[in-house]
Amino acid sequence: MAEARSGRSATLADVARLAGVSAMTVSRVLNDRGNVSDSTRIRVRRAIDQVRYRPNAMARSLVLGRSQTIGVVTFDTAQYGPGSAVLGIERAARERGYGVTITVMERPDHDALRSAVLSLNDRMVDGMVVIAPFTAMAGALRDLGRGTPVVAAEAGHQGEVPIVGIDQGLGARLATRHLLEFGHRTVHHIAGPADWIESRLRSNGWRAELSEHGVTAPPVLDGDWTAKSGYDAGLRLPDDGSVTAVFVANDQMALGLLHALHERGVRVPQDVSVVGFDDTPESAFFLPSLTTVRQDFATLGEVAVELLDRLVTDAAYVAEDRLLIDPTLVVRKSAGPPAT
Amino acid sequence: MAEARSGRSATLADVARLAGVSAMTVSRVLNDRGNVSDSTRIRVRRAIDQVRYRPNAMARSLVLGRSQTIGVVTFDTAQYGPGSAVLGIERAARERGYGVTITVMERPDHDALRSAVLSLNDRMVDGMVVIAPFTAMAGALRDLGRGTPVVAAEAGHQGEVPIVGIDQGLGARLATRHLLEFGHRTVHHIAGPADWIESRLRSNGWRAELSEHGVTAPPVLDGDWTAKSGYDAGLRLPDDGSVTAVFVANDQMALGLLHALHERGVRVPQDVSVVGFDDTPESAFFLPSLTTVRQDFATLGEVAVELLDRLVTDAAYVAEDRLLIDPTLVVRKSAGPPAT
DNA sequence: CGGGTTAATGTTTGCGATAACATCGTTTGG
DNA sequence: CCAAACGATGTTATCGCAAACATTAACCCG
Repeated sequence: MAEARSGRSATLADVARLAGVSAMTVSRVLNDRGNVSDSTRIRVRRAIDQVRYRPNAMARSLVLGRSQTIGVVTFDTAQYGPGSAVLGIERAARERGYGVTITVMERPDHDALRSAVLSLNDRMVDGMVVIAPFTAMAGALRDLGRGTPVVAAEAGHQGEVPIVGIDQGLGARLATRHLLEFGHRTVHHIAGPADWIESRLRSNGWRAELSEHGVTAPPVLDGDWTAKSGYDAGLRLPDDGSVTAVFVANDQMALGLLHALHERGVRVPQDVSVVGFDDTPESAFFLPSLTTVRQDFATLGEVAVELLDRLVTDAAYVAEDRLLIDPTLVVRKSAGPPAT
Repeated sequence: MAEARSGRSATLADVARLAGVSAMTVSRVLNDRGNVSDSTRIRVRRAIDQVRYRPNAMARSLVLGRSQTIGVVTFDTAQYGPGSAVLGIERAARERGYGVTITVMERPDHDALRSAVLSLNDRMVDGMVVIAPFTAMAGALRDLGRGTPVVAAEAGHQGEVPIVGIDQGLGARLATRHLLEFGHRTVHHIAGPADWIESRLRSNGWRAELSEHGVTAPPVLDGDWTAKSGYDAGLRLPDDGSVTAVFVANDQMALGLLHALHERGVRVPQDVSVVGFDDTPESAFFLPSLTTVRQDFATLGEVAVELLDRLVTDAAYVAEDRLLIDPTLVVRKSAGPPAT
């Protein structure tokens, strides 16, 4: 109807023509650069509304060299953490006026990260948040970060790019300490996959806490984050009463463990105490409800984007190497004192 | 080093200069348009590698009017379904050479959808997948879809835009039938929030199946997808033995229900049978493991993107109104025959 | 009252790429 | 053997916007 050129949407020039001014003046009105008289400003505004003008983000990006878009690199997983983090990032980004383009790595290796980063760069993202918590990717970011600011979320390798994360070691210690304070002689541990940084950090925290209490860490049981692997570990647990407390590296594996223990007739928490990690929305309703470590992924996303925004805006800004958010222990019913 | 202009990355012109040809020729090499001699093609290729040239997606979009990007509109939730669907969409999109920009609606209303769609349009997305399963948004898409192809995923309103979804009604019927076949006289139902299309479809399927078996549907218990609401519903369930089978509209609420029943000393499946919906990765490890309806979100994403791609590529293509994927029943241990 | 400042607006140019057209030398066929 | 056709390349214009510079008119003050 009011559009100047049928079909395609209105451009600056269309608005300018309609308002009887130059395109530049319209641009000034749009971007609130001063030096536009009230009368023309109003006229231009009216023309903008009339043709339902919307600025073309691509054209703007091209000329400004900034796209008001940040890229998120993550990986393919049904895990609770990364998914929640992406939501947190998107929200924080949107609040700051950024769009979000995501790229999912098929495999967690150098090449996948490389191509993800390159493709985001082609799209002129202003910065990137990389969720890539794999030991295998050490060094991968250092080479790629050139030019575009990058923040690693959740975990990353010291010294490559700024890291925003939740203090995994602290979380593991909280969980372990909680169990020890109940009077358990030792705490067993079902770990995540060895090639995840977070697995290592959690295991290390667990080990450190034990050692501070003067107990040597028992052998670790290996898991892969899935409930199935927690279940399997549960079946492998010795049933000679030597295991009275288990710190499980995530809630899904904890669920599997609970299932296995139930099948074996082991009562939780009377016979064995269990503490998980993540505090997924479901864990309060496990049987029994799960004592676990809460990670606030929404805040994580917020902090990551805030930092990234600063890096984008202020080229001179030097970020801290590492920004850690404290997790908290959520006490429910799966952990208690050992049977005497 | 080899870059022509320090700092910024190389452009077509840089490559052209280095190879001693015009920019146009480089463009032809890049896009495999014929009419380039082998010798210059090789020379150009070498120059491209030498300066590590990467085409600027923005500039290309601007001139072509296509961005090789699709937009995904979803909403803020820790739900299993939408998250998995986004992953499926991203993967399918990437395989077809599209980038993915996501926008999360803060609230599920007209305005939020409108602004999400507009902002994606500003970024010149070639098409959009909208995951917006709310009854409140009826009609919202019809107005917005102008110009850019839109596909609704998971659920949507008949007649607005093509819908790709999983057959919720069928899923509900499978679950209900499974329970009836065990010999339960009736099947109770914990529903999702009333303003979700999927809630309604699942409830309708349940009701239809019951009615086909000549039983009148008992009153519905209301939930909101969360485990907590399933738990609450479980507490409200009459304990006079009149309830022997419950079809719960998703797995999280089913978990809450299991928890409540356990607390009340009601055995599953001996006293009460439970069937869920979704088949989240955890549900196999609930206590007891959950019989549920599996939705394949990866396939959903794939189908949605495939359709969208066709719509983008072929303007004349007229899509089917509705493309439904069949869910399947996953039989585990939470449902069985009623006590006699 | 006139030169200089300032405010309001216009013009030109370029971001990086491709379409459309132009050019030139080389085949090819009658 | 020459005109038409073709293959390989270059030139120009354009996508939509904003920075940089240019222009005009109004205003200020000594």
